[in-house]
Amino acid sequence: MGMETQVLPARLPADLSDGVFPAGCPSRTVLDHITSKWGVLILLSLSEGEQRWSDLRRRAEGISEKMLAQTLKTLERDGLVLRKSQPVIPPRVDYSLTDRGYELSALLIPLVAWAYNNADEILNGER
Amino acid sequence: MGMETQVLPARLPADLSDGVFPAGCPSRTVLDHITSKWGVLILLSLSEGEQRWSDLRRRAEGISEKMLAQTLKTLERDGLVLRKSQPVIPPRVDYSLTDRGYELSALLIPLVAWAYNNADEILNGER
DNA sequence: CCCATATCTTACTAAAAGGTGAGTACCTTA
DNA sequence: TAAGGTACTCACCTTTTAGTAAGATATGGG
Repeated sequence: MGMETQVLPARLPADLSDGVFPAGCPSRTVLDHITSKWGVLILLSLSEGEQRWSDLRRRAEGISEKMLAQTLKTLERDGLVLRKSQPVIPPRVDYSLTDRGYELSALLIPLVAWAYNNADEILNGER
Repeated sequence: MGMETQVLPARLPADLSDGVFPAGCPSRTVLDHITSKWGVLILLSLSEGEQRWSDLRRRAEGISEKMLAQTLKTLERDGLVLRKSQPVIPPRVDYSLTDRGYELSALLIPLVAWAYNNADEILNGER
């Protein structure tokens, strides 16, 4: 898992393509969670495999502990991230993606890769 | 354009897969632009073809004029959206995606479709 | 003369997001 | 004895983001 390639639709589902999203639509909430600044970074980081709190802190460079905790909680509640804590001292907690989280990260990766590849041109105003 | 399917990588580019993004990385800025709440909706709406200001206002339900203006400006500066204004009264301005914008929307569409399809399960806490 | 139209801009305010620093618990190492 | 590691939470404050409401514009129609 994480190794395959995917074939993806280039159009929106039919029921979205007219008025686009209604304002109170649940998918807007979900979209906000999964496209949040730190959410994306955590999901991407975890797409490389299980990681501990301190790993994530380091890899999502610049994140504060508060935001890390908050983001992980949201992702866990959404069933995208799995939290396994061992009752040892010092504490040990491992975070990983659920199946649903992997599904999502597979869609996020091309997006992020594209942003990475196009960032300089975009910000320098090059056509 | 907009009709093809694409084959996408399931892993991050090699130079991203270690420390994930450095904090000041330009791709973070770009990512913030393209994953912004209203940015996504505008890009999706325009993926269906050229539209006027008032169309976009209606289709991105809930957006204020202020945010519409601001979002369009950012997307235009980033070379994702093209603005064609005709000097008539009342004014007429058509917005459309650039080639780069289409490239991006092709990546956004599967993500949004996924969010749409999974929203209820996610928010109801169903596995 | 005044209103409607379409595309914005601006000033003010409210809400959301995020940073900082402290505190907790307990064991290990120096 | 003291410091350090690990994974947090909490309270407080600042910064950023977004909403609201008003105004600018220029013209044709009643």
